[in-house]
Amino acid sequence: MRKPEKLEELLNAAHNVVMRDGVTRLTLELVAREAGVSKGAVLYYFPTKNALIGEMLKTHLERNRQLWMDCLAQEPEGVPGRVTRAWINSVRHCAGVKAQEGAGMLAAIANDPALLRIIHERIAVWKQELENDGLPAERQQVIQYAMDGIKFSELMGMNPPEGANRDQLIDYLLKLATPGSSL
Amino acid sequence: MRKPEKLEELLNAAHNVVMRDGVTRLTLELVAREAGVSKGAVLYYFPTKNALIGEMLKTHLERNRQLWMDCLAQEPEGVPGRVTRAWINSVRHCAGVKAQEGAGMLAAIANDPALLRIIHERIAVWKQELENDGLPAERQQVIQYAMDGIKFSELMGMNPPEGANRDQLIDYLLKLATPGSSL
DNA sequence: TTTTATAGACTGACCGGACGGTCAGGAATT
DNA sequence: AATTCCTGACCGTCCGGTCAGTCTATAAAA
Repeated sequence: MRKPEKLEELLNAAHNVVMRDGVTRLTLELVAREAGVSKGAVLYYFPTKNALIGEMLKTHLERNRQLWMDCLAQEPEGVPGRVTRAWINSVRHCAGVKAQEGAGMLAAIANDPALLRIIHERIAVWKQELENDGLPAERQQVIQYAMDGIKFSELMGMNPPEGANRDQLIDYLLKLATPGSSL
Repeated sequence: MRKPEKLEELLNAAHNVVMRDGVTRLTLELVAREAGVSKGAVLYYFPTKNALIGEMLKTHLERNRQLWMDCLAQEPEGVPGRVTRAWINSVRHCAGVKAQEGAGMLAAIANDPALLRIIHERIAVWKQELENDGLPAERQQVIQYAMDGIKFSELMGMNPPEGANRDQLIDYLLKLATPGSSL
């Protein structure tokens, strides 16, 4: 794999295909056409379709992580639950991008369950970080799975919270992630 | 479609295939082999693969609904949040069956996004019922999405809560769905 | 400066297998 | 005899992947 820019271009094209045509339509042919190259070119950069999807997945996870860390930097130190609050905030900012975000993940699940392991391991680490955040375990869990619920429902377009409703919910979760708050 | 029993047998076989081999391996050929018949037989009962998946989906949703209603019957009347508590309990009882439950749904998503609409509409009704349950809106939402988080994570095997942890979490959510409780 | 060599980037034709679906007809049941 | 249930061979298509070879650009040689 030689040209990083072209590589990104192809990744982007693949992304667009999934978003516009759905996971099932993610074919090398379509990715190629979307990028304005031949199918061979795609295979030149990615030895296999799975490699493409794996890379989509990787960049997706990295972008997520980055956003999270950016939000973490904004959280005042020393207050328990800052990692969790950063996490919540990072999800809030994805509101517009939400569906986009999950392209790689969906593709991975649909195409090769083996790729799921990558997600699995990565997420396990994240959850660990969330758990060692100084919040009461039970509350921590509720917040965590509520966030999962939001993300998953958005990922598959299954009755996700929208607009003001979404904001309200996230505000509430944020409050729950702040010591001294009660329901 | 004539023989209801055979029909169920095929549905069951399809189910097994998804569970054992993954969504991507759900082919008419494999379903047929699993059921000990020819591919033609499957097509005899289901005019198309999508029809099969649609039926899987339908039975899945119906079973879910039934379980929910059973749990609802156990909830004492008059206490706000009973629909929600019944919902939580119904999910608790799926613990062993959890992964199984979602076969149809996964297949639907992976194969034909159009089928997603069926799920979408059905779930919208359910959510409506949960919202008119006499619980404070904010708390109701948190519970709802936390439950979604649990179900989705189990559906895709992505770090779901397990064992005692799962029980604890569900107990806690149950408490949250009971008026007069606080965090 | 012109020519030749070489490696990288990419194309387009092609292959093979998988899979959804069709169909003519056979076996079993009524 | 007729209807229902089912088989097995077959078809067309889609799609991942291969491959021979082309085009471009840069560098080395003349």
